[in-house]
Amino acid sequence: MIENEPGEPGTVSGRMRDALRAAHLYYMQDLTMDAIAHELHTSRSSISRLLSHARASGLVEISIHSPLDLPSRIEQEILERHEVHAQVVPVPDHASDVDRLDRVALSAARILGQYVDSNQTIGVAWGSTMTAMSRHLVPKATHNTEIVQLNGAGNVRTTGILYASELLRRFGDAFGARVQQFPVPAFFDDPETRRAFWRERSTRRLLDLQSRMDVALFGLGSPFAEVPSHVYQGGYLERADYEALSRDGAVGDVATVFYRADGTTDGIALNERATGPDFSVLRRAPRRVCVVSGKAKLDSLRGALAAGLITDLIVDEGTARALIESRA
Amino acid sequence: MIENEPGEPGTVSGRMRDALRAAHLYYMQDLTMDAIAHELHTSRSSISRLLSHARASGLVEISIHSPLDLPSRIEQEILERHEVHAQVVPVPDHASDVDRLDRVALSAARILGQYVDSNQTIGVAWGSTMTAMSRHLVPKATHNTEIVQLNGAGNVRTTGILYASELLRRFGDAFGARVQQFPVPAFFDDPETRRAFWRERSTRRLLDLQSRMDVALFGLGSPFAEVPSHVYQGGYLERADYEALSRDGAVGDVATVFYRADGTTDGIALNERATGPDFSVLRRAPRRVCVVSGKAKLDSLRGALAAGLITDLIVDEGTARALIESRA
DNA sequence: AAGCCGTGTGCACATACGTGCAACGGAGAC
DNA sequence: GTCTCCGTTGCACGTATGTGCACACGGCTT
Repeated sequence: MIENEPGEPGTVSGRMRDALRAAHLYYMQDLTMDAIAHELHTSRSSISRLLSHARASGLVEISIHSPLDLPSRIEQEILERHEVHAQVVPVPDHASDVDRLDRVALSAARILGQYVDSNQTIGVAWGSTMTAMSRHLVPKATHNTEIVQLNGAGNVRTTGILYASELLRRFGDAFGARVQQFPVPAFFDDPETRRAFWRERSTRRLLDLQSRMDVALFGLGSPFAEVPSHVYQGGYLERADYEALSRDGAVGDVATVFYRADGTTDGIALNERATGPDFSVLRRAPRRVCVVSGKAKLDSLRGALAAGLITDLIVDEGTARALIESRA
Repeated sequence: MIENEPGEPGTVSGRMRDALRAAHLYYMQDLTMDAIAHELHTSRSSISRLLSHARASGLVEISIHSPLDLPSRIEQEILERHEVHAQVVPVPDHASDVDRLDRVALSAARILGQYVDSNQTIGVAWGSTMTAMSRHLVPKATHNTEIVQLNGAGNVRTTGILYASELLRRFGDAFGARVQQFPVPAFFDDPETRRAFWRERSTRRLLDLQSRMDVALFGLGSPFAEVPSHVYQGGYLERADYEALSRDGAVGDVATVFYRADGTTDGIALNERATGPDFSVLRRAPRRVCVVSGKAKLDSLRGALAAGLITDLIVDEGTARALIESRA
């Protein structure tokens, strides 16, 4: 019943045209789906699906404007204390850590569109937070945008490429962007291998891209928290590595690069084998968006703030509150 | 259950804070109202109402992004032919004129926010279209914005001030703007009275404001259409006036100022007694938004386009289609 | 031609949502 | 104090919306 002639210029996928019209009628004119179904000569359920599609594909955008005078006391305080623009995601205190992560990731995915634009290079780290986000991204049309992987994803058991490529592909799809993968393990076994690899021209091209990022997007690792992050579960690190990290005083990592509570990284041995960008490189990105959830990552978050890695923070309410209460 | 301390700085009306949180949970995290009710310790119905409030008060903004490549063939065509940015409101062909007006006005009210900003002077005409719009405006916080009435509203029977002030007040409330009324009849009886009045300092202040408008907002009058517009019903004009208009070849008016099909106004006697701004003044506004619905206003619309009065047009689909088909 | 996806549809049912109504409670008026 | 008035609440009900399912259609293989 719909004429779809993808080849013809000017004409467009009838489905999208219908979605557009349905969205207008529903969101601008407040018609019921029944009424819209009647106007478009189809069933109500099709309209329901059409509207879902319109929302999921970014055709309909729902944004929330905090009446500028009350950007939540917490966000205000974080801005003043850390010079970081926070977006606090409301989550009930009794929520489980899994819930927390999901809800923060969902919100973050919907907020992300604000940071992404045409002609940008976007660095994306790899981990459970990014994976959760990738499932909820709202598409936004951009031109000439590039997604670049910040750190390797392979481990002893798998190359991680499938996983990582799936994740990157979702980001790329959402923004119509090219994707630059980084097919290396999360950590090299031998620092020398890494150095050698870094000299390869194909690697240098990617590192060069990283150094020119406009936006960096990452979660935080927290090696010694009760619920260790994704990176520590699947055979990425050995017991000896943990002990070394502990000795070196590491409290967290961003894209496999570890830091201490005061934000320093010098002398942390494992970093010699890490694949993520050095912080001095990371900090070149004018916008550095960090997504965190769960109090277990609090120390990690404090360290990342101390290291000046973050310009924009998306965090769950409980953690945000704990952050500012800790040394008020 | 809500602590509301309007005086204390930093703290804000608990209701709005709750609305904000509910909106986040509903629109960003896709929780059900039930779940939100539980989190906020209230009933589901209160959440329903809270969310309605959040939408109606502009806290939640829903916008529709046409994937820039298909701005509807009709809008494209209008842009090319008349150099006017059109927003076509979809309305089924069988809808009554009243329906049409309502639906266009509703859409227009929601679109209007795009044109309004801080530190602007906004001229608003008076008529059935503007009245319908005024009932659906979505608030948007602005500073130092001014609403100025473009034409008088009084007639033989009433001063029209109540009506007009109600309308202007709604616009003012929606944008937190000051309101400048224009307490004169729609048409003077004697051109001389008008000229005298125009010399008054209080009047000149208002005219001066009009001449510095950033945005003008108006509907179109269509004196000889089957369904005459508001202005022609309530004793604003006499039979003799209509005959004169007919002789002078008028096809429509903007804010009580009449024009011919070719856009000219010279020699239309009634304009000597009109209270709306001369077109040369009107055209000084960089943005001139016209809201039209119904094919009855087609001639009127063509004239206004010919006169170059419009930069942005919000129009129902049928009328838009008729416009471009007429001389394709 | 027959068979076999994959996509998209309408139906029917379960949920989720909006709203009239009666009851409650706090802020003046007296 | 006590009364009234106005705004807000939760309940109950009817309506609107989301989704599993079975089925129909077109394209592609065998």
